[in-house]
Amino acid sequence: MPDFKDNGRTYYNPVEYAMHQIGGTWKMPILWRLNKQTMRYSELKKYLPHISHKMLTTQLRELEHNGFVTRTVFPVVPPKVEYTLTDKGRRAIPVIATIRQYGMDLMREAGIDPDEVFKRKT
Amino acid sequence: MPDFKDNGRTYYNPVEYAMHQIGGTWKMPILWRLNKQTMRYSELKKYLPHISHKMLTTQLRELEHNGFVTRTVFPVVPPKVEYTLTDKGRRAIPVIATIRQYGMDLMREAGIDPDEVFKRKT
DNA sequence: CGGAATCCGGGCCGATACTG
DNA sequence: CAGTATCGGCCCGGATTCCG
Repeated sequence: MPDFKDNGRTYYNPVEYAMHQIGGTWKMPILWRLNKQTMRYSELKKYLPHISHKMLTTQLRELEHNGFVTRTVFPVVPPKVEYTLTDKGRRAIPVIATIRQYGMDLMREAGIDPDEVFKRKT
Repeated sequence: MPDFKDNGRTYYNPVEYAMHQIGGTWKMPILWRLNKQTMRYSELKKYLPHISHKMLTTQLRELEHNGFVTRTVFPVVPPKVEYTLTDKGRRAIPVIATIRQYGMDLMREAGIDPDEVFKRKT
């Protein structure tokens, strides 16, 4: 496939284009979690304990910029901000589900039982 | 999901685990191309013009190490090395096809026609 | 032809501190 | 509570060189 441009950046195939929008370590876990329910910043942070404050903010900005989530600010003190999946964000969910399922298949091949890991509390 | 380890590395969810093996800029394009046919190093390089010599080598090493491709060396001069998808590699193809399809959907949403891009020669 | 080693620049990303 | 700014380490990845 020849290359094409979007937003000033050059891409060489559709996989690269998709991965640039929902790839990286954090975007899919964030979208996956927001699909379960709308959440405010601190809730999201609680469910993703290993992401840093800066990274969560940055990733949410990019997801918002690319139209995957909406950001709702409530004018109260202390601040309250909620993040919700858009239609575009919801369309990414089946793809993430596929990758997730594949990841669990790979775990089994490697001798790791996903069900067992899910059951653990720590 | 709690965390789990594989090969000394810690992962926090199946998506991260899958992406560590077939993610990055180049692994999926390489697997996708090898699924069409077994190819030697220089052929692969020709089809992925933008990857550097070093990157193609390292990515192939990692794919081999993780069991996605086999490396066959022919004892001739000049050297000839062929890369072939393993069964595990072939199992990744449907996942890549899904992401690829999704990438093309995103392109259309962004006003880019994939068919048009495919048709172009330069 | 295919690969390894080296050098090195840029950007990703974490830690910390400060703001409203 | 949520976000911004700054600093700095580390590693990804390109360019180059050398090898069988």
